[in-house]
Amino acid sequence: MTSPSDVESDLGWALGTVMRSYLRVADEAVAGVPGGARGYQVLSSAARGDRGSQLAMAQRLGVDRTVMTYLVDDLEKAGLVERKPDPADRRARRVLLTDAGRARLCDVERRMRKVEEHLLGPLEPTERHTLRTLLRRVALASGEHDGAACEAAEALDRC
Amino acid sequence: MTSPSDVESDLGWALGTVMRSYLRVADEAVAGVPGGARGYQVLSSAARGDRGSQLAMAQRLGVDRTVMTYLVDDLEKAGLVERKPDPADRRARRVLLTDAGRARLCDVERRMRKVEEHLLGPLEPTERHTLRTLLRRVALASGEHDGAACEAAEALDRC
DNA sequence: TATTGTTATACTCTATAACTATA
DNA sequence: TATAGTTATAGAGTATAACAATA
Repeated sequence: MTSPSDVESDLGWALGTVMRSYLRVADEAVAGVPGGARGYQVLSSAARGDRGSQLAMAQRLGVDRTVMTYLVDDLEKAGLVERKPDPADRRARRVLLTDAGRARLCDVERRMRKVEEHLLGPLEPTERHTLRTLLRRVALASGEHDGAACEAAEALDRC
Repeated sequence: MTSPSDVESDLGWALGTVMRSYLRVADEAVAGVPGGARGYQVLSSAARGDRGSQLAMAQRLGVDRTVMTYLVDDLEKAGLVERKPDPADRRARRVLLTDAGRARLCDVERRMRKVEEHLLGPLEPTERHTLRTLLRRVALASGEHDGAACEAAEALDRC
């Protein structure tokens, strides 16, 4: 009589539910890393020092640059990263892992893999890989263009 | 030398990025519905009146019951839903769609489908279906047991 | 003039606890 | 005594704007 679609077939509901579960278990796995799951992502990003500036990291992680300042502040206080001025652009600062940071990241990554596999537990191994791959492709595509919202708005106008 | 895994192969990064993209485009699609994407989910949930109480809806949507009060308040002020006392348990209140709410939901659902397909644009039709199905299965499983965090903690202790 | 990073301020969102009415 | 819903308060998180240094 009403709508044929259930909330539970809604992409937004599934995304939100899985995201909350992920954050719940991830916060356990990163226990102690300042900034929680996001602090971990900063560490992981900093592990590839070539990626560089705080701004670039902030954009890829989807946080404001002011938030990135706080995150790096706390990670630096914990002795996990250090800021080094970029010789090529002295406005920018490169965020580099310390030895302690590298060791910590290695440990957390191991725990994260366990936790992620547990989250994907209801799926078969090949299905887990498929989900990771498909999600990654959607994420990479939506990151490419800032105008995702604009394009969606256009799509709406056309309907 | 450091970690072999890139941030972009990280499940958390992909989930967060897709989630943000979804919220960005969904907020456009639900334009006007109080509570944004979450208000839409409440409407969608209320469309199946049999699901019932505010508390049940709050738990399935992953929000606090106090937040649900505000959400339903705003939807009721907008004339999209109405609260009816549950005859079987007079403590509980059923959230029912008004005629205006039903019409609005129908419209928003149509826009949502467009927006979701646009979000999943980089995937082939069969892949989109696969992603939806896999995400839904993970979501349903993680919703079944509250003790997801506990089990993950156990998994960590074992490593 | 535009951009990176920082800081301070204000705002929004969320969690906590206290209260009521029912069970 | 326990639960559904509401309300008020406090806290965390976030966005905004202004600033300094550099391009």
